[in-house]
Amino acid sequence: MAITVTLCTETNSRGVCAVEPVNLDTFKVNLGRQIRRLRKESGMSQEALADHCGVFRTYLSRIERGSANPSISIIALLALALGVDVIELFRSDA
Amino acid sequence: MAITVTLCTETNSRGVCAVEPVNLDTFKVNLGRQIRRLRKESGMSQEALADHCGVFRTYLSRIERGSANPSISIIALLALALGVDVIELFRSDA
DNA sequence: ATGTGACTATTAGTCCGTT
DNA sequence: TAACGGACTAATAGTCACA
Repeated sequence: MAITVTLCTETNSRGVCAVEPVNLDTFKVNLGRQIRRLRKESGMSQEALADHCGVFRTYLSRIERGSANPSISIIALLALALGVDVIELFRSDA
Repeated sequence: MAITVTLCTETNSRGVCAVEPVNLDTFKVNLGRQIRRLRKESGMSQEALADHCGVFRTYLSRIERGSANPSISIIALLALALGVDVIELFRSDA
């Protein structure tokens, strides 16, 4: 993945400064990109894949565009439906 | 990861039979195990790592034992704090 | 130094549309 | 076929006291 790291300037409710990726969005966008690529490779529509996973088409749409923050169980379901290892979804195409 | 796959027998709210890992729990337990291993390798306590990530110690405790289902943003934060690639967290130790 | 239950706030995830 | 929105419900994120 090679996520670029910066120490954030914001503190949480406990006054603790958390390590935070500047590009968490990039991270999510990349994840979505991988999912979309694998889906297309297997010739499925969003609806077909969504049905296979038991998630909603509209939600899958958001995941693929990186505008959702899915839990790991959803990620596991997607990997299963795509027939790939979870790790594949987190690879960067760079 | 090599998750064992079975087609589930349960249907979701739409009456669609979703592909589901029987051992989603195993998946989560393994993830937690990796996190714990990497944390110990870097000599941090749960509290230290939790503070680094900006999450709660009690929540990290649950993640490490596989009794939480964290979102990918939490996973990204943990990987960053541990100084490893996200992919490392999803490796199986088998 | 960690596990656990209980609890609230916030977000994930569903479901209906329209473009 | 997919993006996008609004409104809703289920689940997770996050807090705390105590073992």
